[in-house]
Amino acid sequence: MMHLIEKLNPQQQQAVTAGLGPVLVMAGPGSGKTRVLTSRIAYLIGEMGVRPYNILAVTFTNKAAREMANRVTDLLGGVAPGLTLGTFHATCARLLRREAQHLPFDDNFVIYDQDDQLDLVKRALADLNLDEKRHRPPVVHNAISNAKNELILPDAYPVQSYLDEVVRRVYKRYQELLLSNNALDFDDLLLWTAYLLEENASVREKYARRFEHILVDEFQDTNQAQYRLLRHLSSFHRNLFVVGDADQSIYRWRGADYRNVLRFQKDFADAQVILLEQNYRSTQAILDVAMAVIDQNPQRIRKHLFTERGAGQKVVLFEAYDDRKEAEFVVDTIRSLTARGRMGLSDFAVMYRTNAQSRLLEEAFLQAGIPYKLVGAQRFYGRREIKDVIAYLRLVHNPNDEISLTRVINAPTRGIGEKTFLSLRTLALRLETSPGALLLEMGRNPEAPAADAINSRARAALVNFGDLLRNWVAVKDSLTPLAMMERVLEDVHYRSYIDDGTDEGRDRWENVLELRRLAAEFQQPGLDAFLERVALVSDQDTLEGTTNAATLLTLHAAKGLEFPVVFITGLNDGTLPHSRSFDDPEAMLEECRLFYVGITRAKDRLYLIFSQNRTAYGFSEPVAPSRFLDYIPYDLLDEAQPTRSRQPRKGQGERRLERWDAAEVIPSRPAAPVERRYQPGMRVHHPSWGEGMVLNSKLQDGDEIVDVHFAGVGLKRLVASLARLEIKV
DNA sequence: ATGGACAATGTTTTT
DNA sequence: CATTGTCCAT
Repeated sequence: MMHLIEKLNPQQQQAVTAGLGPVLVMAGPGSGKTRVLTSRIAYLIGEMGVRPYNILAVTFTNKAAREMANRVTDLLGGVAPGLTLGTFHATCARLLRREAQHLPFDDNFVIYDQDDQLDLVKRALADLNLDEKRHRPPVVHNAISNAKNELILPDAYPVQSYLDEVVRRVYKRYQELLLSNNALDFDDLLLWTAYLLEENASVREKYARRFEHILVDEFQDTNQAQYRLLRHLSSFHRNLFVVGDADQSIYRWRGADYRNVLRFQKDFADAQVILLEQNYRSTQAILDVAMAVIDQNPQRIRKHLFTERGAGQKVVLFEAYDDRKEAEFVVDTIRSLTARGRMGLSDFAVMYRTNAQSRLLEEAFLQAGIPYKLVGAQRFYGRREIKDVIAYLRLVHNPNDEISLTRVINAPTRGIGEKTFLSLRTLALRLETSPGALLLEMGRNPEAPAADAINSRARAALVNFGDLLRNWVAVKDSLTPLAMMERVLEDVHYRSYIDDGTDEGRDRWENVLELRRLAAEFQQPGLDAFLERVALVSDQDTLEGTTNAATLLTLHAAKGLEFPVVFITGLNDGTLPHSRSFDDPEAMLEECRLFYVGITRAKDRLYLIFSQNRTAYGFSEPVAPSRFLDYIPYDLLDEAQPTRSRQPRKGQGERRLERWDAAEVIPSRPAAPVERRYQPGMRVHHPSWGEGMVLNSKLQDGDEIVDVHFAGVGLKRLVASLARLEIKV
């Protein structure tokens, strides 16, 4: 144990052996933060005599939780019984099931994923007679989710415009629907936990006393709900140990608020603050580029990253003719680097901003015959057949779950179409029960009261399915998840439904078998554990270790990983930074941090790739290099030549490095204004925000920055050359 | 009730 | 361009 601590650098040691009280560890990339966290847990247990039962450690992903658990086990030379180590969401789900008697739902609640949540928003809109066209479900859902992340309940939802008013009503209805389905969405897991700890002093005290030590990974990614519940949980002992890096905060859009770091310092003014700056991952050449990029981010706590790994190879910059040539360059480079036999395919990662960009890369890899694995994207749990099977099991587990019922009631088709289902729902509403419960009742007793409100043919179909469901529910507690799943699949002839003999059908059945293998891991009867696992596992978590293949993944998915060789593709304005961030300065900073995260994944070699043209809407168009490339001093970069065929270049493209002042070379970027076009008081029109009034404007960096107030939207800061603003007369 | 043809619509990141 | 939804014919 002690020799393990001696291997740590002084800052790491200080963090691991920090005494009681709040601790904030600001950990640069590759600075060994997981090591610090796990060593601290081992230290608390092994040296300080803390019982594992009294320790809580939370992460954001299952993968991180798993890795931490393994490393703690290694450090201690055995498992730590009773240690609570898991994701925020899983930990909250467990707590809520245990304390469900204090809450307005049952302990067998189901957890709705993104798709289910969207379905539910649609239903709420329909219930309120609101038009989906006018109020886009994803937009409304996003507003609801943001409110939940900030712990705002429907009645407290601030209304400043008609749209807010709509959201407030939908939000309210949405929550009612969740409760009547005995379901929670992802946000609810955090919201209800925070609410419970806030409102119920005895529950709060119970857990606050229990958790003598709380450790948090990726603290910069916490949202308000998470921060609040951490505060409640640590209210008794105040031993809150958080590790994070504001420079790697890339989930603002999901409610993450890196200002929690500032809040922490304010709320725990006595906190010890420890900076981890030594990097054990990358060469200095890579770190220098990383720092050049991130230093453009204002108002940050400056960290000086250094390594003892030596200078290493210069970072390579490559300008491709178009996105197809980008992919070609990646494939060629991998081929030549592996040809010497010193590197394996699993050493390579190719990163991009948007999932759509993976397509061309995949094609290039396929054509070159290089194996690759794609992280995320074609979500396993998002596949129709997987969702179907899970919906069946969820329905058995909780017949009130209407979203799942809707999904499977006619898949495979069994003569229950939209109209029949509607009559079932109507009747259920009249009888003040749920459609699922009514269905069960009809299965039990075909002559059920009032059932004759439905015509005989439809009724027969419903009775049939109800009977099936009734039989499943009767055995659900005595069968293992695997047995239950097999029973359902067989009863509904699911295989013949999806496996139509085509290749695609075979694939679908293969996926079901894959799910079956997962179910086989659960030995105990009962569906809770299995369903919770499939609800809270993300596709990122399915990324396996050391197969002999290159990895293709988004920059977001890359966080927390490392690779000897990294390619970052699509370094063009509009892609990275993404065009949807242009008019929001905060979002632009986040794009920059995303780039930084990508850079710092590389251990030995880094390739930065941009192109002159990019395919959008099916047409190839000229694009500007990413403005983030301007942040990097030339002498930190090497310019690569095409590895195989020379590509057509247009005139001056060759010497771009000396003058890639985008505004000159790329015609698509409007010329910089020399004087102000917008004056305070002017009325303007924006394609998405409508009418607004100019409050202020100024010239900056050769562009005009305009502050506009839009009715119902609020104040927006826009870059004149990018925002499609029209001046109204 | 189901499947096909056509049209519109819209492109970020995901626990 | 490619996916998603809508309408229509069976």
